[in-house]
Amino acid sequence: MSTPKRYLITAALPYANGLKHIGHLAGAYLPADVYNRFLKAQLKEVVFVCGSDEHGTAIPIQAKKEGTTAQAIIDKYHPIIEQNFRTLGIEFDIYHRTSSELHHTTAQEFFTKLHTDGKLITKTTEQYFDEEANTFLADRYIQGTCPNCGYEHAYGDQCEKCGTSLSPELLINPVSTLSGKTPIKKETSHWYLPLNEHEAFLQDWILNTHGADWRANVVGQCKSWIDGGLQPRAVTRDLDWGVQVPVKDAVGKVLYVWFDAPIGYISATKQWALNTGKDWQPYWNDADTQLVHFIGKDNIVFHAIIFPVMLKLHGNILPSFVTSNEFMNLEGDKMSTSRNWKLEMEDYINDFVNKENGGAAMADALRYYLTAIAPETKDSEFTWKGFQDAVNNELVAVFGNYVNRTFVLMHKLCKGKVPPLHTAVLTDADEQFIQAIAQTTQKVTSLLEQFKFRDAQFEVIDLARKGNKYMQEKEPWIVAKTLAENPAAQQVIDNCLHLCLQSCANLAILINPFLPHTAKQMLYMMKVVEKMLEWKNAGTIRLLKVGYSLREPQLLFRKIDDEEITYQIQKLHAMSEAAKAASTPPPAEEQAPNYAPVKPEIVFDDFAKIDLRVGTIVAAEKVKKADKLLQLTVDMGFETRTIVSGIALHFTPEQVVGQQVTVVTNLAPRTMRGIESAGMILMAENADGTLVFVQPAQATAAGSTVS
RNA sequence: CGCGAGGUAGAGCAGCGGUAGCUCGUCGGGCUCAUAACCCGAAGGUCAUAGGUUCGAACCCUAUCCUCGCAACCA
Repeated sequence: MSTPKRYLITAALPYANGLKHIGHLAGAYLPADVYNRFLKAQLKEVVFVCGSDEHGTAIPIQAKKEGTTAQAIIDKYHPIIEQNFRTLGIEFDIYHRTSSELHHTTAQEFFTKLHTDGKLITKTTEQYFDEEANTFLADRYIQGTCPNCGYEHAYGDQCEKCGTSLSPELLINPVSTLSGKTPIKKETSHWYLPLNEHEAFLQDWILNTHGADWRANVVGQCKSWIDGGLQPRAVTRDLDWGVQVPVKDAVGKVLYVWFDAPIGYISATKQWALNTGKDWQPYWNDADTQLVHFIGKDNIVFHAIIFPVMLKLHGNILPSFVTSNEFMNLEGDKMSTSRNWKLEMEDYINDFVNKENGGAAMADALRYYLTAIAPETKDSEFTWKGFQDAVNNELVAVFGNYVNRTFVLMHKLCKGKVPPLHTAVLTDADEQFIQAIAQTTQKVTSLLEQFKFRDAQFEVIDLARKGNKYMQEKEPWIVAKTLAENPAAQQVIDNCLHLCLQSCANLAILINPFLPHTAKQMLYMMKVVEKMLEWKNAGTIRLLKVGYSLREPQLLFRKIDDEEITYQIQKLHAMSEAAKAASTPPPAEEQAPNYAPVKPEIVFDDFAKIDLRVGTIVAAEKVKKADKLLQLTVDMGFETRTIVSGIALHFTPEQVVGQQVTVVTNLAPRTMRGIESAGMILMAENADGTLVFVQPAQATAAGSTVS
């Protein structure tokens, strides 16, 4: 492909009904930001747009539940989300919002053009209507009995019990979840986008044109959809929240959120143009523009199938790349808003960036880890231990330390100035290191052009690794000891530090798209201006002037302590617990306490068979791939044994260590999740399901019998 | 059910027809300029399972199992 004249980068519009978590960040916004910075460093003409998606049924429903207005909800989240992005260094050229006047008119114009060109079809159907709430009901807001399994609280789109896909008409005794009343059927007509008419185009465009240069997950997903046959898709709905359908009789109808949201990229571009005095038109109409979408895998169909059809019908350019990541899990489980199993950007910012020992360096630390584990080809997993390891052993130990020792040595052995390069005494090691700098630049450039962010970032760190190795082999601190009898050795020292310093300057350029704050701090240390970060400067060793005096080094990153990650893991579990408690309302007060029936009578000998003893938990860890299990190491006095206990939802490992417990010592061993459990811990269970240890009232020797 | 993506050393991943590789962790040694950092070396894998194609398969084909997505919230 020839070099495009300009680039337009989009990152999926975040839905403004709540805070966004690091999965969102890693999936779309961070890679988009890296790509944007990479292109900007090459002085390309590029615009990076994003904004809040503020329509759809979920927001007004949420407003109703919270006793507020839809407007209040989006006004609350829009600025926070934008600020979170900014704090983490996501540098949008514009962060727009779909509730803006400009967006409404843009989306309406878009619809009108398709409508008047006869590209849309209309259909009349009967839909459920809630008379009390005076609204048509989305599938999700209708409950009824599942025709398949008889479950009484199946939703209009799916039965959660048996998993069957449903449509509202199939439900027996449908009930509106808004009013609790039985909805009536009411006729309504809507506009549809006849995707089926564009199958041939999509087939050719995706499979033939982009079959090779798009990621497998995107192509595969699209192929699946196309092969399955495309259906006309409704582009309007009956709702009072959203972009009004610009047709005379279309009262109470708005554009369906999936139709209006991607148009948000266009309106954002227009707003950017207004703000900067530029022209937005070429970005959407000129074939010399490269349009790149960054999204998560749930969004593939909208960006690779539906939106391209819309753009084609409207006469716009098509995306050159639709780059989708898979999902990022967190500590062994999917991230979930409803279960509160997530790390929000806001939380990370409060706990790390806004702390005294944090700052933008901690924003870069998160960026580093998220890129290092980016789910580019398959789902990946964020763990706090992994975060700590990556920061401490790679960022701090390899990159930060290399820069630091280079500067310290330069101050000690070269009087704080960039030493000259004595070409007459260059060694093979010197030459190889010079080459490595050039090669790394090429590799990083090529990988970024292919959207391989993880590999690209690795190459940058790897150059620091090579630098460490180079320095170790040259050992200028040893050479310095021979200066008294051999003053010419200073040339060897000069060459080493000259190259190390030049490599640091290169590192600043190459790390800049990934860790922009770090790059700036390095500029400060080198006393050079931001212009040095231009990508074309990378790969050479002529970045720092000989004789130029540089500042004292500052540490680029700090280490993450064990306590910090322990705290985060505990917090994660606590938040999740709180969400669980909130979603399962405690049994109603008026209900009689529900005591378990008393079991049949036994004789003393039956009881005597059970060997109960006091043990002390000396170690505990969560069993992988099991929500409820903790693997406990229990000191029984006469021996230490492993017991797997289903208490992980109630206690963190840290909470149980040191606890004395009552153990059924002679229970037959049982293997759970591959771990043999030798015994059982006695727990008392409250009516609300919370668990309490059955333990001696005073500390008792481990191994004491209980009878 | 179906379709898509994935299942490779303790962890995270690369390789996608020709002697199993990288980072981290572990173990051993070296160095000391550096944020108890750095360098060197070692151990560790029947490449999900079972068949097949091939001179040769982690890689291609077939079947099966598991995870995630399409399909609440949701990148």
